[in-house]
Amino acid sequence: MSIPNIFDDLLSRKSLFKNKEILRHDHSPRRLPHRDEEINKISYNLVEALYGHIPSNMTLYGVTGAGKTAVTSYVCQHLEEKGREKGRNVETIMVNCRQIDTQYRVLTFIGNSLLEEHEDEEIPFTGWPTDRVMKELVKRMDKRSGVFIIVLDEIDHLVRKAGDDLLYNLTNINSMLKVSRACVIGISNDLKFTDFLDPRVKSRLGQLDILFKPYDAQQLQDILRQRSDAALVEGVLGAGVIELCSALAAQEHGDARCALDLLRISTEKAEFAGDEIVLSHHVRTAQHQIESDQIAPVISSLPTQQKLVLASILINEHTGLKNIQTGEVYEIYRQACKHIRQSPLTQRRISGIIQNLDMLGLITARTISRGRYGRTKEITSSIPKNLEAIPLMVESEEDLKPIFEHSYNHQSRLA
DNA sequence: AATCCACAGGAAGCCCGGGAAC
DNA sequence: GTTCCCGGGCTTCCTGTGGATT
Repeated sequence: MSIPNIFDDLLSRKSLFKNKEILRHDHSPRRLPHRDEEINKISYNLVEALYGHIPSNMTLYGVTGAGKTAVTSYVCQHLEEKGREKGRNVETIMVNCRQIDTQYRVLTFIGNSLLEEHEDEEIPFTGWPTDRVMKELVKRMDKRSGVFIIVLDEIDHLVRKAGDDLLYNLTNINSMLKVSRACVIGISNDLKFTDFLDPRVKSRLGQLDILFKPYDAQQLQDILRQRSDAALVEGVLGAGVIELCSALAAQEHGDARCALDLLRISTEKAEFAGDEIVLSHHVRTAQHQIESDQIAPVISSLPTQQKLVLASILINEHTGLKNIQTGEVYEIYRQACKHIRQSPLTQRRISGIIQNLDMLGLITARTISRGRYGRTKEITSSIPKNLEAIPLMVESEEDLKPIFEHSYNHQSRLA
């Protein structure tokens, strides 16, 4: 008698998905509901590229999951297609400035995506002076001759971190190009990021602003329906599941990405449990999982010092303190360092780390003034309670273990 | 109205590791 | 090898500040 293969059972189960890819938020569908106006505005401007003219630079604003990236890549795809048809070389280069987040790296990325094999050498990730990378970039663009659409996604992130030199250079690139043309599209989650910009850059980049309004619950439902029709087996969605996913995502400032993830993971949950219909309790479980799945890797990949600071905040909260001040965090942090025989960093640095943890969404830090008692930050952890943050940190960094043993056994000393 | 707290957060510069060019 | 460049993490030094208290 043969032993059954462990996959037999899984394979014989009926899947609830027809095509799971369609429910991923990075999948680009053939139609984008409720974004006609934005698509029209962008394509009206970009059509210039097909005549060989320079389209205006654009900035697209809107909250995460409002469809900015999806719309842009959708329009650009169509544009490139039409370009090929008409024998005009139109190329789009999309850069995610959250991953590629310095001037040098963005320029290198663009340069290397224009690489002609066996002809050009790859620009190294470090070593060259920036202006040389810039010159090389211009050279390659001219060699390929055409109109280049440079899309800088999450540009606010880059500007906040690295300043506006890159934008200055890129929005000025047409004066260096001889035969080619280029246009810059900035995508920002932050409405006010242009405040940080040099006025010249501001006026050149902001020739055309487009605001993406968040989707409302009704629109999210349409999106989910459209996608689930193609992605899921008919009839597997229980009553009210789409409505629930949309409502939850609409609470999260109308994030379509969030709605799609929610629906996909709910279905996975149902499938895993062997249920044939997705019900609202699957959605609830999925919601919890999404929360911790997003946060857990962020915590465990934190550098040691940042873990220490986060740990200090958590220890403080564990002892019942809320709205901790920077100074208090620093004090606990110093004790923790002493305990594991590390030399502590300065308070200035910790202030920066707190800022960073806030940006990562692990804590919320609001600057408040307590009058006579100074100006400081009120810090609260925003890690969901069901997520065990401390084991996560210890797991990825054994050295930290003593701190928690120490503090959890001797709370009174720290309080 | 002046003071003053407890920091925020900018600027400059150091040191390091990575690499290129000469 | 030496000298250049980039970027990250960090320190030092600094100026700025909202509002309770004097």
